[in-house]
Amino acid sequence: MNNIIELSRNGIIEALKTSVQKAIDSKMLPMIELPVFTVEIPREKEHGDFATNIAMVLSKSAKKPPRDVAKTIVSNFEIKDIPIENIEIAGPGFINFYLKWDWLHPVIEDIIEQGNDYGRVNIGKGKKVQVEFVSANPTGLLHMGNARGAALGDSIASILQFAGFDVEREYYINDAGNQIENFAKSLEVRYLQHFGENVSMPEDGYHGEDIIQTVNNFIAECGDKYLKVDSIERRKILVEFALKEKIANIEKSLLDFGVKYDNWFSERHLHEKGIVDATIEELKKRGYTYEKEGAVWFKAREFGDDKDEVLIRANGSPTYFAADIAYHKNKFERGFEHVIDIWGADHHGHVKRMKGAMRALGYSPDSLEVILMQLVRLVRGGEIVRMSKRTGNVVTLSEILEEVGRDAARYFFVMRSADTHLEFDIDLAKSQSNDNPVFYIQYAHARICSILSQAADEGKYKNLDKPNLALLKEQAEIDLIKKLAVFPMEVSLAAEMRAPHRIAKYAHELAGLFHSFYNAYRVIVPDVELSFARLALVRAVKTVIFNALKLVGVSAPERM
RNA sequence: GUCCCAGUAGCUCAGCUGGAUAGAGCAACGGACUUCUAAUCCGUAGGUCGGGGGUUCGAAUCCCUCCUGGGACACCA
Repeated sequence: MNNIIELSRNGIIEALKTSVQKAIDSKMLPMIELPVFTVEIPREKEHGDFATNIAMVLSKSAKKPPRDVAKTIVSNFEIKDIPIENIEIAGPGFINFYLKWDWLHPVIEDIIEQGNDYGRVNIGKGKKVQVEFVSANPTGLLHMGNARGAALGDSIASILQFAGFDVEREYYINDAGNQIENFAKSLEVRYLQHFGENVSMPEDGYHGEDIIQTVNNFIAECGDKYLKVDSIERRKILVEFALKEKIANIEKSLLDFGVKYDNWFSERHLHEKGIVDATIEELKKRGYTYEKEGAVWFKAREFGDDKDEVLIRANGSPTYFAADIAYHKNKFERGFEHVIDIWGADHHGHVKRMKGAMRALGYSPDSLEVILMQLVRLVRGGEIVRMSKRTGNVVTLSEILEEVGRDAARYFFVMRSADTHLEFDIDLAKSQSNDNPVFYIQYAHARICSILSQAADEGKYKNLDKPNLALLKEQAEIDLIKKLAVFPMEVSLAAEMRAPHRIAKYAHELAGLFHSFYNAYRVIVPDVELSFARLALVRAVKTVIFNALKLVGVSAPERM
């Protein structure tokens, strides 16, 4: 990475180590191991461009007060290739470094040069990672929880890609097992009801309106010709038709949401190819199963769970858990070095035994990472929108897209960290005002585009070669440049922490700094040199806003 | 009962792999458009970081305990 901040930071770290060594050599410090210390950009800019806690962490073993240690280190400190202007000892023993005021200015040219690649880092080193998300049952519509999962998963995948991982997005289709049987029964009931037969929906059937529509579509195609055939045959045909339609609908909703998968993986495939059976055999062979009451159990307790889990029911059919183990084993067999699952928090009980099963099969449980996300609360008119699956009263992804638009929806679903409940305020997401963070950010981008096109119209910058960035000396400009420079670090952090909300927040802050600058100074001014420098600055801001928004799946319009 | 998540400004939330005076947006209050987009900006006010103990140079952050809210504990998925 040739990022200015990283280079400078590493330079200071090395120089600090050398300084401590020199102090030890000249007996100013006792022989000691250098503990872990940090060199960070302080939150307060009054604390310099970099600050280190090295004196404080050395204090104990050096048997000297932190500020004395700091003095010793500073007196031995030497650095040549980084423009440090001042070093001071502050607070309880921090050493603060102040760099030349325009040390970050070159980042503007880096950004313009790298364009949409600016911010790309390589902490992933090409590691093969799979992100699996949404994977909702293909028996219904996508709801708010699925929507949050989609936004989070897609954004995490994008960020990991940008951070140098080799990422694949996957959707697991639960097209087998109990709930499909159940689905088939419900479809059959609706089918028969349509032709006037007096059958009623089972208590645990699918009561949603959407499957009536699906059955109507089926009837439009096939009419009543399955009225008289054997029930098993009828259900089979119905469920084939319905699954195809449902999955196509889900795929379309997700595409409308800006989410595109690399792979759709069928659970049925696992059963048909004997992968589930083979996996259970393998667990048996390894001694992690036993039989009890006619069922085959997995010894989850050996892996820290509080109870064991059934793999094959007494009736001979494998459980969802068994299929899921086979599925995850298959992921590793496909060559993924790291696997990320995004699940609703209501599945958290599943995590421990899934990891246990992976360990039982000889995989590292750390290679399977489960991100749990908390629930979504919809708020409209200051009231929580009550939803219930039983009555079919749910707000779907398509409906929310229709109502608030894709950009607002994408942004709102990732603006909070996954492990906090998300309050989704529909009125706010819809409002085209300054309260709405999405518009705030997009507006900054549009404003810049407007300035750039105006400058282009004037045409007097054509024969200028390189901007003189030293002309950018206002505090608002320096703050803006610093924010731009920090973007690659922000990407690294967001990737490591699987935290898209950090990028969302970053974009908002960057837009804020731009708006402040915009209101305080004009970009296009009579001084052509200064205009040219400011145009370079705002062009860089535009690029970074675009790149950041891209990572969270939000567009950056040129005009609004 | 066991486990997971949360509790930070009036509201919604950052900060949590320990750092300096705890932040942002909204709401409230007071200002700024003869200007490249006012969908903007500037300023003011707002806090026992759920309570209590501990660890240490230093705790919103780590440990213990208690309280509150949400969720999970099926031969469902």
